[in-house]
Formats: sequence, C-alpha cells, structure tokens
Amino acid sequence: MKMDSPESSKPTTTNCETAPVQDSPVFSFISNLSPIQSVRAPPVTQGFPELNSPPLVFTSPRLNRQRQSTFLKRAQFPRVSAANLSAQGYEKLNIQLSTRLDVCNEKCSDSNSPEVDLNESPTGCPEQFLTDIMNVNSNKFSNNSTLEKHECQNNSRTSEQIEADEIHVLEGVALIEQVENETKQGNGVFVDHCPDIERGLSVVHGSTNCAEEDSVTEVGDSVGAEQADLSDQSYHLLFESIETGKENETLTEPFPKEVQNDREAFQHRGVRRRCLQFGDAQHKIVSNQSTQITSDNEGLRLSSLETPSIPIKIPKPAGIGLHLNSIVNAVQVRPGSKVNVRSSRWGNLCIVGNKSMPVNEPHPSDYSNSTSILPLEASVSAIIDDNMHGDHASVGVTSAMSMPTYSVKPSNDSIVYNSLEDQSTLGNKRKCIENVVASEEFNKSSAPKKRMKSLELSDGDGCKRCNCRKSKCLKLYCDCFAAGIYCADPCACQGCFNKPKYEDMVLETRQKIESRDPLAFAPRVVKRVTEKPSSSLGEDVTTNYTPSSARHKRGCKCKKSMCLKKYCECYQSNVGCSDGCRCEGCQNVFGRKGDFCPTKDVFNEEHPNEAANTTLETCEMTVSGNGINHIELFDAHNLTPPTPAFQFSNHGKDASKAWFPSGEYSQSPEPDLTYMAPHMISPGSPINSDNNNNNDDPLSSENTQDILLDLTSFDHESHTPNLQKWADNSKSQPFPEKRQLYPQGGGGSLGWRGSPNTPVPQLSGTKLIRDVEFDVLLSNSFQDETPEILKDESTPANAVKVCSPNKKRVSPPHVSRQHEFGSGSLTGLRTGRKFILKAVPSFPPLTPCIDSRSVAVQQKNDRSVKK
DNA sequence: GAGTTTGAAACT
DNA sequence: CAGTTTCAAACTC
Repeated sequence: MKMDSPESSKPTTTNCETAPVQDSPVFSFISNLSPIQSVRAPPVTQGFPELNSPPLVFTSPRLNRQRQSTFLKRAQFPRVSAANLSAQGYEKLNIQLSTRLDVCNEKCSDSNSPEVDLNESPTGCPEQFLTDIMNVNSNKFSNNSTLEKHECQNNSRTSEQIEADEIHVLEGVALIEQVENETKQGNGVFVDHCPDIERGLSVVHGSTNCAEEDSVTEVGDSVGAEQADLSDQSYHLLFESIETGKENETLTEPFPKEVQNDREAFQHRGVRRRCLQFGDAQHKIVSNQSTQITSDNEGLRLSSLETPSIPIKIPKPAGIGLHLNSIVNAVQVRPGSKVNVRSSRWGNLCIVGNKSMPVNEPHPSDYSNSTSILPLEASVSAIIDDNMHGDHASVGVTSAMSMPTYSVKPSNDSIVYNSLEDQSTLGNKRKCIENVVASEEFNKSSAPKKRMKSLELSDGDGCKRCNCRKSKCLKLYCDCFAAGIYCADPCACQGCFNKPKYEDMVLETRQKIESRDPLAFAPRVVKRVTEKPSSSLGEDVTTNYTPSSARHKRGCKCKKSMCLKKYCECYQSNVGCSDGCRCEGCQNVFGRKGDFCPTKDVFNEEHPNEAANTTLETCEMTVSGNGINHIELFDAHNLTPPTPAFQFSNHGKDASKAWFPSGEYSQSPEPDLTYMAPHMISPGSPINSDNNNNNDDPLSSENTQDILLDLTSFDHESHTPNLQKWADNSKSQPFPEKRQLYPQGGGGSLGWRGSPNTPVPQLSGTKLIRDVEFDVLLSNSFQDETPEILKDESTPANAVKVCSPNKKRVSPPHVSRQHEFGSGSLTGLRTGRKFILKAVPSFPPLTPCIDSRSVAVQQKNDRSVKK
C-alpha cells in the first residue's frame, strides 16, 4: 500500500470495522457494566499484583510484541516525509498509544474473564485488537486514522478512560502539529540523527510493513495481507536470487522496481528499527546532535530524545527463548527518554509464524554496534525517569513476558550500545555473540578485517562470529545460527542467509532443525550444584557446591583430542565430561568421564525415582558455557531452609541426561522454566560487554553473570524464592552491580516476588529473577493448595503428558522423597510442582506463533486426560 | 595464511 | 541407531 502522504490516507474505518458497534454508547455502557471485568483474584491482586492472573501472561508476550511492533512501526513510515508528517510526532502518538495499550492490556490482564477481551477487541481477540492498532499504524500513516483507531480502542472503556484518552489524543494531535512545524523548520530528529532513517524515509515504498503485516495477518487480520504477500513475494524473489548465487549488489537489477523497493525496504526497515531502538540514540550520541523533541504534556519521550543528561547504560534484557538465545545490550539512554530495547529469541518457543515479528534488521553499520538477533520476542521499554535522583534511574522494562522495573546506574561510558549476548550454549564457542563497541571504524572493516575481527572477538572477549562458507549459516555448524542470532558484520561467512532479511528462511530452517532435535538450540551446558542438605535432614551429603559439576548436555564424542582441546565441546565449555560422553581416552581437566557423578546416587539410573531427591540439589543451567549467562537453579542455603530440589531424573534412560534440566531429559518441568528463564530475565541478563567492560566489568562476557533462580528451593514459608549467588570458584565474584538491573519487584514481572508478606530477598548485589511463568505458577500454587496433579505421582507417563505449549517437554518432578525434607518443604514443593504441572501446560504460547486457542484446546485436552 | 585435524552436525 | 559425509572451528606449521 502506498502512502504518498498522510493526506492520502484518509481516515477510514477499514481497520476498525467494528468501530460502529463499539462506538455506540450502548456498547460502551454494556462494556462498562460487564460484571466480569470486575472479577479479580483477590489473593493475586493483593499478594502478587504483578503475578496477577494468567491473562497477564497470556497477553504479555503478544502485547509486548505488539507494542514493540508499534514502536517499530514508528520507524516505518516510509511514505512520511519530514515535510509532511513528522515521524516524531507520529512516534509520539504511537508511544501514547502503545502506552495506553499497555494500560489497557494490563487492565485486560487483570481480568480473568475472556469477555473483557471481547470488549477490548472488536474481534474478541486481544491480539486482534492490537493487530488492528498495528494495522492502523502501518497502513494508515495518517494522524486521523491513528486517532480514529485510538478512539476505537476506547470504545469499550469507561468514560473516564475515554476522556483521558481523548485528552491524550488531542495532545498527540497537538504534538504532531508541533512537530510538523518543527520539522518544517528543519528540526526533524530522524533526519538529523539517523541518516539511515532519512534514507529510509526517502524510499517510496509501500510494503515496508511486510514483516509486521505478516504478524498481523497471522492473527487473523487481513488488512495487511496484501502488503505481506507482496513482501513475501519480494522476499522470496530476493532469496531465490541470492540463493542462485547472486550477490546483493546484483539483486537490484533483475527485480522489478517494486521488488527492489521491497528489498530496500527490508533494509531500511531494519535500519529504521534499529535507529529507533538503539541506533537512534546511538546516532545521536555519536553525532552529538542534540535535537530534542519537546514533550509538552507527557513524561514519555521519544527514544530519540536528546536530553542533556548523564547517559545511562541500560543492559538490554536477554532474549526470550528456551534456547537462551538472547542478546543483551547496554543502551545508553537519558533521563526522560524512552528506550525501546528489543531482544530476541526464537526457535524453541517460537518459530512458526514468528516471521511476523519485526526484526532488527541490521544495517551494515549496525552490526558493529549491536548484534542482530533472530526473531525476537522480548522487548524492553525503558523509561528513564526524568526525576530520578542520585545515580539511579528507574527503568521500566517490559519484555514479552515481563515488565520489571529496575534501577540503572548512570554511566559515563561513551559506549552507547554494547554488545549483546549470546546465550548460546557452547562455552567459548557459541557463547557471546558480539561485544562490539559502537565504533564507526568497525563498520568500514573489510572482509579480511572482518575475519580478523571475528577472530579477535572470539579470542578476546569470548564473542565470536562465524566463518561459514557452505552452510549459509543456516545450520548448526554456524555458531551464530546455533546461538540464535543473526550473523553480523564481524562474521566472515559467505552466502550467509542468517540475516534478518531472510528471517523467514532462518525461522523455517530453525524450525526444521528443531523438529529433528528440539534441543538443538537449547543450552548445551548444564550446571549442577549439589548442596549440602540441611542438618535437620540428618544427611551428611558432601557439599558439592561446585560449578565443575556442570556438564555438557549431550556429552562429547572425542576420540583423539582426549577432551583436552577445544574440539571437545565439554572442554570448550569448561565443563567436565560425564558418563553421557562417548569420548575415548578422556582426560578432560574439568572432569573426566566417569569421574563426574557428584550426585550419581541421586540420579541413579536404575532407581531414578529414589535417587532423585536424596540430596538437596540444585541444577544450574549454564546458558553460555563461559559464564556469559547462567541460569541456575540453586539452593540458597543461606537464606532459607533447604528445600528439596528438582529432580532431574530421567528415569534411568540416560545418565548423561539425568541431570540435564532439559525437558527432554528431565522429568521435571523446571527445565522448561530454566530454559525460559533467560528470556524472562532478559533485562537482567548480565552480559554485556563491550570493549570498555573488559574483564574488569563484571558484566563482561569474560565474567560469569550467574543469574540464579532457585525454583526448587523456594522458601515456602515466606513464599520467597531462595536466591544465592553461586559461588563459582572459577568465576567467583560478587554479583556485579549491574545485577541490580534485575527487577526488584517494583512492578516488574521479571523480579521475583515473594508473598505479600515477604519481601523479596535482597541479597547484596543480587537481583531476583523471576519469569512470568513462574509467577503464574506460583500464583496458581498459592491460590490452590491442593494440587490434584500432585496426586499423580511422577511417572514417565505423566511426564509425557505434560508439555509446554511450545512443545517443549515439561515434566513433573519427582516428589517421592519430598517428605524427607520436611512438611513445609513438601508443601511448597507440592505447590510448586502443582503449579508446574498445572500451569505450564496451560500457558499461552510464549511466542506469537502459537495460537492461544490451540493452547486452550490443549488445556482442555489435558484436563480431559486427567479426568 | 594455508593446510590439517577434529568432532559436531547432517545425512543416509 | 549406526555409519558416512559435510562442515567449520581448532589447531599446526
């Protein structure tokens, strides 16, 4: 759809077909009278407002996605010239909308009634509702249409809300007008600060919205179908062309103009996105241009705002994904600015249909500044409080799964965006995606230079890029691909398809691989900690609080390297070999095969059920082998009474897999949570490193950032999760300051939240992490103390039944020996177990690819099965 | 930098 | 599941 000018897009009701109905006072009245809307779960509301009800979880990912898309959309006004419509103004308005959407969604989430959604969305589907908004944004670059849509949203709301919204709308209009005026005066922020965007804006392109439109159509809206189709066609043409050996440079020629525009749009889209999200600020900081968009009546400001203030480095949250492929960037923001940080994840949780997710298509220059990530899920919107005092700015972070709030320490670092983190699973190998400083010089690196840089990265800070030649970076051979990230500038790969512009293909390939091996993209190194049980238990289990207990999930098969070289993945990950390894002549210095079995008795292959709970154990999952990111389940012996930990019994199927928290290997659901954690904890995910961080920076890739999640040793008396810094002797270090980025429960769903009566444990320097799922699970557990599911002993059969919506296996933990840990723990564990079994399967897809309906169906089936 | 070695990934 | 091939990183010179 072409949008020559805002004027060309007259306000219509195309995207708001049901508007007339909802516009009717009767409808609004009825909506307001909806008794369901007021229905709340008191316990949840009181104790865990952030936990709230499942709807929050249900909506969160998509909401965020949509919101993210909204933000992205802002940057996608290809037809909007600076002279006609200020992107700023529109963006501003979008921010308002998105913000209000958030509010709206929260309200929706507050209600356990699906009817509310009906009220909110003309189609009864929240996604649809949001999609509509998106369509409006994408298809109608007209203020009026947006306003109209905005008003549409308000139809079912209270008069106060409507009134407030109207005010905001008016403000938005005023803002736009103002910005327009400013723009006419040559103050266009985008143009001034983001040359790429400027270019993008100059491109007359009608299908720029393809990606988003895809997602839109995915949820049933056909408004953007045309664009999506066009884009897809263009994309395929492009891809085919490239696949046939044509380089990008030669692509333009053979393609029709429209396709070329698409192609260009693909690039610019990403460029603009990035500019909006990261690059924008970066450009500004780099360019030192300080154009400020006046925000008359709002606290919200555009990300492009340049407020003379101390830059704040905000770690980007890790992406969300079972495979832990996430990227964390530190973004420098300023008070009063709103930073939309996106992280990505893909694969395990979401592959199908994720193409719709806008992707930060890396601009060549962007690659050096931040790592592209694969289709993503997590979006972080950080709002720096203008009024923040001291050294901390309150940053609200929202991700697909959470909206944590954490504090950020302003930094004077000149680095705008640093690296991201790849939470890949191979230690050094697939660990850090990229730690690149915003160096423009880097952008100019030539191929050899790239190669060099790649090597340097891999050698220097643990981050590396691939050098694939034949795999097109679409196989696990490719470290980037395996890590769930797009190849970037530092890569020296040839014929690479692991780029945002080939998102569809990437996803498709990834899906294919996952179909073969669901854990293909899962962390490969799992850490396990065997903790000394409490004295009360009377067990004298040798404390095995050692990170060395980490093991490669699959084990190696080395024959000649004796596991003493990096050929060995175990060795490379700095973990010892386990019985699961099939290596020959193992001499792994981190632990030889056969030597490792700190809890062998616990995970007795022959008696897995009995052994599982023999000792207080915790499982750690090393997201990235070299300490890039660790998600660990651990026991906080210092904080709470020992609690039975999860059992990672595999029922004796595979010793090597027994301790692996993966759903595939474990009968415990935690694995799933564990996998999820990285995504959930994105905001906190440490990681980030840039050249300035070096090794001194606790967050650098060289330093392990252990995010500790004690899902097992939840303090059930205080309803507080046990957290403890994992004393990794090899990476022992206090929780880095940046760890404070983890939500402290200030409304952030990422933060662990204890019961209303119990504050979240505040460990010095320790941030509590919680993922929404867990929140919900806990919520469920707290609400229902009699989990029937517990009555079902953990049996393989049960385990099989239980699976996450994303098809990840979620297995119930064994509770056979819970009694050994005391009734209190037992209760808690049961609760936890219950919630796991009950809630996890019920979870809506954490990814946009899974239709909530299917989940509902699955729930239904699960229920029927239980019966 | 080129060539070799190695073992994971992919394929059959 | 095992054997073979492909692949890219690790390694050596």
